[in-house]
Amino acid sequence: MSTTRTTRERILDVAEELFAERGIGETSLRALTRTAGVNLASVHYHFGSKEALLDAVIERRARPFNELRLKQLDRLEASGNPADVDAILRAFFLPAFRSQEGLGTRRTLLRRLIARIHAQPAEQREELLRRHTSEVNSRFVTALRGALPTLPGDEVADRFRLALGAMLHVFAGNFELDEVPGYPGRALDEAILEQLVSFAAAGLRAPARRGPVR
Amino acid sequence: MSTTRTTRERILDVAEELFAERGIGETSLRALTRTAGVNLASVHYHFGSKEALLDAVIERRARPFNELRLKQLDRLEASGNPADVDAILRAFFLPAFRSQEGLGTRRTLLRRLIARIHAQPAEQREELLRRHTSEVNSRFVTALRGALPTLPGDEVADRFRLALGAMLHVFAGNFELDEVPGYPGRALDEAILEQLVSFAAAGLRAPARRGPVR
DNA sequence: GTCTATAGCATGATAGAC
DNA sequence: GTCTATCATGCTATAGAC
Repeated sequence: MSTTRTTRERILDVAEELFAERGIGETSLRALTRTAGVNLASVHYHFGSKEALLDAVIERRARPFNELRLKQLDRLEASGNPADVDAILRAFFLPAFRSQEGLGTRRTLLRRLIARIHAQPAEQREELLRRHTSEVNSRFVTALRGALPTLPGDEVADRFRLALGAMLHVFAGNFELDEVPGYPGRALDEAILEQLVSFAAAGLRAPARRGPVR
Repeated sequence: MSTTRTTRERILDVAEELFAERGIGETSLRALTRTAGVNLASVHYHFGSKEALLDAVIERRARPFNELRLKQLDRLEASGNPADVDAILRAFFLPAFRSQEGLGTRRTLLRRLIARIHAQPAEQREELLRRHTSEVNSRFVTALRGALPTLPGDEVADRFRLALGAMLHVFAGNFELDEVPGYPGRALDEAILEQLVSFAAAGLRAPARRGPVR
C-alpha cells in the first residue's frame, strides 16, 4: 500500500478541509495549494477551475453517502414495517453521523461542507444539489408519503424540506458552537442524530392543516 | 413629507437588497454604490467600512422585528394559556411573515437577509447574532421551558435550535425555489408560517429521549 | 506533470481637492 | 458631504520553460 498521495488527492483532501472550515468563497486557491504543498497551477491542470474542483470534492463523498442512504432505505422497505417515519428519517440522516469505510473520521468536516454547499450562491447550488441529491431525496419523499398516507403529498414534501433545514443547521455546527445563552447544550454524534430524528419525525407526523389559517 | 432619501438611507436600502439577493461577500461596494446612485467613497464616509454597513443594515430591522416578537410573547403570557407551544413559536416566527409598519413590503428580502447572516463566516456571525438575537432567543427558550415542563431544559434549547434551522431554510428561499422533483410545493406567506409552526411545535412536543440510543 | 511568472481584473480603503 | 484618483492587495486563470 502506497502512502504517497498524488497531487490530485492532496488537493482534494485539503480542499475538503478548507472549503468546510473557512467557506468556499473564502478559500483562495493560493491558500489551498500552499496548505497542500503543491503548485498553484496544478489545480487548473488537474481540475480546470475552482468550481470544477468543488464538484470533484463533492462527487467523491456524495456517492458512498447516497449509497448508504439507499441501502438503509432498501433494508427498511424489505423489513416488516416500512411505514416507520423515524426509521426512514434515520436512514436519511445516518451517513452524516456514522462513518462508512472510506469516509474515515471526517464526519464533522463533511457535515460542514454540506451546509456550506447549501449556502452557496443560487446558480451554483441549484446545479450541484440537483446533480448530487435530487434522486435520493425523491426516493425518501416517496417513502415518507407511503408512511403518511393521510397527509397530502405536497405537505410531505414541504415538511421533508423543513426537516432538511433542521439537519443543515446541525451540519453547520450550530450544536457545538452556538449556545442559546443560559441554556448550553452538548451532545455526541449518536445523541444528536436521535434528537434530530425524533424532532423531525414528530414534525412530519403533525396533523394535516385544514388550509391557510385566518 | 419629504420624498428625498438621504445618501445614508439610499445606501442602507440598496445594501439590504443586494446583500439579501446576491449575498454579502458577493456584493461589492462598487456595485452597491452604482445601484444606489451614490459615490463609492460615501460608504466609508457614512459607515466606516463594509462590515459596519452590514451591522447598520441589520440594526435598522432587528429592533422592530424583536420588539414585535416580544410584544406577542408578552401578550401571550398575559393571556390565559401561556403554555401553548404553537402560539409561542408563532410569536417567534410571525414578524418575518406579517409586516409591521416601517418594515414595508420587504419581508421576502428580510428573510433572505437573515438566512445570509446565518451563513456568514463564523467570526462575524457569532458577533452579529449575539448582539441582535441572543436576548430574544433566551426569552423564547424560557417560555418554551415553561410550556414543556417535562422536557429537560437542555433538550428544549436544542429543539428550539432545530426549529430555528427549519425556519432559516424557509428564509433562504427554499420554498419558492427548490423543489423535490416530482413533488412541487407552493404556498403563500401565511400558509408557510402555519406549516412551520405546526412542524416545529410537533417537534418540540416529541417525547423526551431516555438517553443516547444504542 | 510541475514549475515560474504574469496577465488581467476586482476589491476595500483612503488621500485630498472642492 | 461629495467627488476623483489611486493605493495596495487580492484573486483566478494561463502561457510557456523545463
